[in-house]
Amino acid sequence: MDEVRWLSPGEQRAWRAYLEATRVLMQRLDHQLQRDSGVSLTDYELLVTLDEAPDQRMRMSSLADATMASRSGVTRAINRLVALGWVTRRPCPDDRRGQLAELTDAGRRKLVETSPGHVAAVRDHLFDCLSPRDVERVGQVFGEVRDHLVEGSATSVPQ
Amino acid sequence: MDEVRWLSPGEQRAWRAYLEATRVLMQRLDHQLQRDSGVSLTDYELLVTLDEAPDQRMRMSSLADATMASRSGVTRAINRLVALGWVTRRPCPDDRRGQLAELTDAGRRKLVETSPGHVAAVRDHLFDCLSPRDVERVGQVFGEVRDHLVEGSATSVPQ
DNA sequence: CGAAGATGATTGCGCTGTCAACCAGTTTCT
DNA sequence: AGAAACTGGTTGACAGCGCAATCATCTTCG
Repeated sequence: MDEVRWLSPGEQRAWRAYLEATRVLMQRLDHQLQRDSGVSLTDYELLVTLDEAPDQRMRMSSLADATMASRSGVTRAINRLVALGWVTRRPCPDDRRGQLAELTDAGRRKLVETSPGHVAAVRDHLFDCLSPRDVERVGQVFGEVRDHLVEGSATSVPQ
Repeated sequence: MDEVRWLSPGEQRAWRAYLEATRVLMQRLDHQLQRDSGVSLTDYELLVTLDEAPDQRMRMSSLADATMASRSGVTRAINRLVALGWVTRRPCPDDRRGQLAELTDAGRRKLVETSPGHVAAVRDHLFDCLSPRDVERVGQVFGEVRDHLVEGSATSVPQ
């Protein structure tokens, strides 16, 4: 029954700014991708994640973890990408339940063709407002926030 | 035909951390609200926005602007809130096309009852990772980002 | 004034994402 | 070995959201 620690005016401002900026930013990035390359932001993130994986392939669940999405969401998104020809599925050799999603050549090409515009947009909308020190600090802070969050929900009951 | 200025490793880290932290954070806040009060994050934001408006009422379109949502989204969300009894609609006196959404007493009560948990969650998940200087800077930076974004899309053609 | 164009709001539609239920395969434990 | 518990992944049902089209009202301007 402790007192509520309301947000200070400064915290309020920061919180609002963060919320609003983030919402518009995501919208904008998604639109840029859709318009210029016919790819959604989530599609793009999946492609990038696959591209960075060894052999450009990954288990569905790892993909879900990496993109902070639900498994079913990943299933459907990968289905779309398969239909578009950017990704193929293959069975997982060591676990017959598993599925590997693998980037195709077409997928790689698509990524190569899509990235410059996306990166430019990210710079334009976000990093141009950040000093190098800010970048450092943002990485630091949100890294902590992320870790704090995912760890807090780890399904590990200590002991 | 300029060279692509790819993200530096530091920028990459920052960008990923921001993306991932944000995604999980929003999810977490939404769940907390749903679980403890049966309200979604967007619902909550609408209620807060209304609560802060003069007479606790606002035009639909202003509400859309304030929450960075689409008009149709606001229409539907307000419909939900009306059905729940937290909000009422009334015609706008000076423009017969307009609609005012107004917070009801029940809505105010709901907000009072919901806020402490939400604020605690925001603190817990976000502000506890930020020093006062960080808060200041985050407010600053994302404020800029937001302004830069919305201004960039302003439907004002100069001259 | 009255037609043409803008603006506020809603609705139809489609897309995307989550949750819960489910099946298939794997691990654990006796 | 074989039942029980668990894990990986997919599917069905459903909610939320945005776009484009639409209707009603307001504004502008000939």
